[in-house]
Amino acid sequence: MAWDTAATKQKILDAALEEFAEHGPAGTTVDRIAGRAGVNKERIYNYFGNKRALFTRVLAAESERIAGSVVFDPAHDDPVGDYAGRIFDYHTAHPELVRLLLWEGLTTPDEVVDEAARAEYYRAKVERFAEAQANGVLRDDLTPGVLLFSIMALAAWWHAAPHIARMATGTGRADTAQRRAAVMTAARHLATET
Amino acid sequence: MAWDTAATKQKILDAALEEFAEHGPAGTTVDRIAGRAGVNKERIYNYFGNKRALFTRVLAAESERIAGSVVFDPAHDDPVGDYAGRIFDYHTAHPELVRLLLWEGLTTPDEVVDEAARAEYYRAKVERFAEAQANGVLRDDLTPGVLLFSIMALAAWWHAAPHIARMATGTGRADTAQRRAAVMTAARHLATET
DNA sequence: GTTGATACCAACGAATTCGTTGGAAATGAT
DNA sequence: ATCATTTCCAACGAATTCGTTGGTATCAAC
Repeated sequence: MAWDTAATKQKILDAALEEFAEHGPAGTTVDRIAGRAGVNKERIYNYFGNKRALFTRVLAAESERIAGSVVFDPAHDDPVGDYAGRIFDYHTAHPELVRLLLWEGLTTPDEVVDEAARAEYYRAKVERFAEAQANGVLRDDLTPGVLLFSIMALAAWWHAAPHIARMATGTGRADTAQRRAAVMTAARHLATET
Repeated sequence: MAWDTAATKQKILDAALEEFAEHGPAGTTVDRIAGRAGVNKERIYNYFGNKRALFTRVLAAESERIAGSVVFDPAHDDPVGDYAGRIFDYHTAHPELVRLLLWEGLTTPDEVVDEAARAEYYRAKVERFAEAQANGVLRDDLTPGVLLFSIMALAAWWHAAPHIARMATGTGRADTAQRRAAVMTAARHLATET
């Protein structure tokens, strides 16, 4: 069999994403990642250094993935509802990201992976909100940064605290469509008069 | 020195709360809890069984503490803003609870500590929201459960994802008063027409 | 086909951590 | 004062896990 180092690295990254999202940095074992990837543990240390560095790498990759994926469209009929709905969709399709972010916030909130690039990503989003406020599309009694943050809260909380969602709303089996509609409505109220 | 088992137990619980909130169930070591409490490790196993059981115990205690502490008051001028502000205050004063809840959601979302009692607590809250909706105090285009859940999201997200708050809003040092005001405004928009 | 370099793996050492155990110190009852 | 009971602790065994090492298989160049 021929070597395929790119594929080996990718298998490790895929396995690490699953394991880290599921068990967090402390709960994940390098042995399990290696086992899931079907690769020897030594490869992980050779390619990525150590466990924490691998976690960092995985989180950076996932952060980049969402960056270009969900974009605010001020020309939409219901710009904020649509935007919040699509954030919700992203998290529904890729539940790993929220979990990685929460692990990061719980373990190393003051030492954030690739903070400069991620802050810049948020800054760009905030800029678009500020424009929409200036154009009268959105309410302006919340600063654009707070508005963005609050919409992310509404869209992500369902995945961040699924057990609380279950207890508070009573829905045993999560009704995704219903939740998506609720997120849209809530976000719209937040940012517009309607 | 006389025995004081109640004090010993309490010292363990206090230390465990700090350690679990800080490092989570997997990241916490029983040795560190014992060290922080100034107590021998064996006492922990004797009094509380094992590490997971102690985590459960701590979380149950904190869940009970908030239950009677923050109550919705429909007679208030700005009932929802006031309520959200007070939830925010509670989390600001006791940041451990949000962290414990997140760790629970990340590690054992389907096996929740004392779920029946906690679900009942949420049900009572939802009931009050439903009444306020029936009386025209609150919008009724969101179900009362969703409304409660969304307000909790707005109030808790700042503490759940502090690093994202920092990146999105740019405030290096958290301005608590400003954030509290933002939570109030956002919650008010969510639930009322003003 | 020989050689040097690289990808890979089985097995290992060292450290950490859970949970236990055997016994010492303190207490209350007789 | 004695004795059974309870609280407490130092030390330990067993298991887990991180990260490494020595050696083997594969490749590319000549």
